[in-house]
Amino acid sequence: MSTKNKILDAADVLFANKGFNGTSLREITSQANVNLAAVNYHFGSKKELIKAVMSRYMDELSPRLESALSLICQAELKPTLHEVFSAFIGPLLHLNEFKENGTSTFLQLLGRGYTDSQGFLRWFLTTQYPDVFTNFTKAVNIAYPELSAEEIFWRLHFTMGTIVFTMSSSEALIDIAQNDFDNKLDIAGVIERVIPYVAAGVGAPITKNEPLSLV
Amino acid sequence: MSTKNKILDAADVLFANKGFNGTSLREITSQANVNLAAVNYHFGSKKELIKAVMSRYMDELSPRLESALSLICQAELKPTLHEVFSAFIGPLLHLNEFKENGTSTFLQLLGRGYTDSQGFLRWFLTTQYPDVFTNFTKAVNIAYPELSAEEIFWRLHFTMGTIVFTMSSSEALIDIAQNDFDNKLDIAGVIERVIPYVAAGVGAPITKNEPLSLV
DNA sequence: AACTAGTTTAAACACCTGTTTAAAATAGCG
DNA sequence: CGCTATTTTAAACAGGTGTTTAAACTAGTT
Repeated sequence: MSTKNKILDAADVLFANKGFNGTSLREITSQANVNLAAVNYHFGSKKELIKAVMSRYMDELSPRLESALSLICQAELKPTLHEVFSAFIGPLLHLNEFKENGTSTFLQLLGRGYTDSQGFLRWFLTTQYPDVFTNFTKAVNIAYPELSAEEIFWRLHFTMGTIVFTMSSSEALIDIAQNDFDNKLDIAGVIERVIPYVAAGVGAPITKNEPLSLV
Repeated sequence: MSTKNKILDAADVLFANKGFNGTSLREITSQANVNLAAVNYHFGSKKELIKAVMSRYMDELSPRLESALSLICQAELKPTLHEVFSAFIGPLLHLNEFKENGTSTFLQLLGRGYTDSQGFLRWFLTTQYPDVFTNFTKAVNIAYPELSAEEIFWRLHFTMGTIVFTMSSSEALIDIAQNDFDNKLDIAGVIERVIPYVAAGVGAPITKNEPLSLV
C-alpha cells in the first residue's frame, strides 16, 4: 500500500476519534508506520491532509447520494419524507464496504468538521460539494411543498445536527444502550432508528412566528 | 470582580468559540487580565477549570429545569410533547440574564463537551447532574407512554444532538439565514423553530424493528 | 509595627506542536 | 551499469503547551 494511503487510513480513524486539533501528525505517522515528514511531503500541510481525508469519503458518497436523490425526485408519485431520508441509507452504508467502519467514521468526521477548527471544513464542504445540499433541498421541497425555503433551511440543519451528533457519539451510545437494554445494535440499527425521527421532525406542522411566551 | 470570576468569564466565551483543546490558558488569562499562574492557583488544572465553567451554568440551569419539568408532570391533564420541550425555553433563556449571551454560550459549551476531550465532560455531567436526564425521561414518558424506555433513550439523544449541534453553529447559521432570507433571527428565534422539530421527532410513530432494506 | 495567610507575579520547566532541511535510499529507464 | 527523479529518513527548527517554583506583594490581626 502506498504511503499516501497508509497516512489517510491512519488519519481518518484518529481524526474521527480525537478530532482534528486533538490528533498530532506524530500520532498519525507512527500509527501508519511512515516517517513524520511524509505528511508534509505528500499533502503539504496538516490542513490539506484533513481536506484529503474528507474528499476521499465525499468522492465516494456524493455521486451515489446524487443518483439516489434524483431517482426519488423523478419517480411517478410524490415521495414521502421518510423515503427521502431513506435515500441516504444505501450510500451511507456503502462506506462500510469502502472502508471498515467507514459509515460511522465518516459521520464522526463530519461532526468534527462542523465544530473543530472554526468551521473551515464547513466552508470546504459547502463550496466543494454544493450539489449534495441543493439536491437534498429539492427532494424535501417535493415531498413537503408547503415548507418555505427558510423553514427547509433550518430543519435540514437540525437534521444535520441530529445525524452528525448521534454518530459522533454512536459508539458510546451503543455501549450504554447495550448495558441498559440488552439490545445489541450496530450503526445500521442506529440509522434505522434515526430516520423516523428526522422524517417526523422535518415533517412537523408549520408554526406561525409568534413571540415566545416565557413560561 | 474576583480573579476567579474574571477567569471564568473569559474562559467560557473562549471555550465556546474555540473548544477546550483549542483554547490555551495564555489566551484565557490575557483576556481576563490576570496572571498565567492564576488558573492553576485557583482551579488546580485546566481540566478543573473546564468543570468549573460547566458547573457555573449547570448550577444555574438545573434547579429551574427541574421545577419546570416537575410542574409539567404534576399538572392535571397529560402534557403534550410540545409542552414538555417548551419547559426548557424559560430556564435556557434565563441564562441570558445570568450572563450576556449565556444561553448560546452554554449550549455551545455543551456541544463542545460532547465531542472534545473524548467525552469526559459527558461523564462529568451525567454523574454530577443525573436528575436532569431522569426528570426529562419521566416527562416524556408521561406525554407519550407508548414509547419504550429504549426508544426514549435514543430519541432523547437525537434531541440532544439537534439542540447542541444547532447551537454550536448557531451564529454561523443565523448569519447564513440572514443573508439568504432577510429574516433577522436571534437565539430565541432558533429555539422557537427547533421545538416543533424535536417534539415531532420524539413523537414519531413507533416503528417495528425490521431488517433494513438496502435500496 | 510585626507577624501571618492569602494572593499575585515573572521566570523557568519539560514537553509537544507543525514544518523544514539536507542527506540517504530507492526506483525507473536508457 | 549509470543517470535521474522520486521518495524516505533523521535531525533540527521556532514556537506553543500546561504546570511549577520561589520571590514579591497585599491585606488582616494581634
